[in-house]
Amino acid sequence: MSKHPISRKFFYQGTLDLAYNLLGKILYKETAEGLAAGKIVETEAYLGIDDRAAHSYGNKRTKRTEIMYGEPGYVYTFEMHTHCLVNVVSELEGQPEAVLIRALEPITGLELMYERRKVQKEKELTNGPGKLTKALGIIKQDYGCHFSERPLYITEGEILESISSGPRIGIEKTGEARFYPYRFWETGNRFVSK
DNA sequence: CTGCTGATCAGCT
DNA sequence: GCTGATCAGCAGA
Repeated sequence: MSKHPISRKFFYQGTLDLAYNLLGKILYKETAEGLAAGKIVETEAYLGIDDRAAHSYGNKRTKRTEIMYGEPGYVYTFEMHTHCLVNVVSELEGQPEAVLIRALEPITGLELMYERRKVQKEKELTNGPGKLTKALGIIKQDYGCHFSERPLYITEGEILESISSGPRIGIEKTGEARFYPYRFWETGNRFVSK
């Protein structure tokens, strides 16, 4: 298990493959307060212009989705309901697809996470997309960074024994898209959001 | 400028 | 399981 960021080459694979292969990797965030990191245990794929649940559905190119059209591996953050969510841009330039990181298993900087989250239970630290960003100190200003460079980066992690898949969460109003099995998680991991 | 819509969370029942 | 918080981004005028 190396501690330096993963190669940029890693991100050049299909969105569904990337969502699957990100599981087990370690996500790091360096801030002035210290280092925090967790193993990725849950992801969701958003497949661009034909996926009604994606921000880029219908080829909607705006200031917010612009980053999704770029090279893979860039950080796409956005805010909703006062929470910040973090995505990994995937696919080649011109194809606006991304993978949402939904849950982590805390590994490094637990003390910092408890301080930021103000909760008692370890499970509550990172078992949701808005929770893990707060625990690691990921903010919308990380938009446009790259996951192979500090301060927000991914490293090799562990090989997982079993991975499950199923429908995505929180997109009930998007017609057929709500049924697509584009959510992946480590089978049985207690930090998975549902 | 105005109004609407969430890829969520916490707290209550 | 249900509801409200609370605001950026976008569409329409």
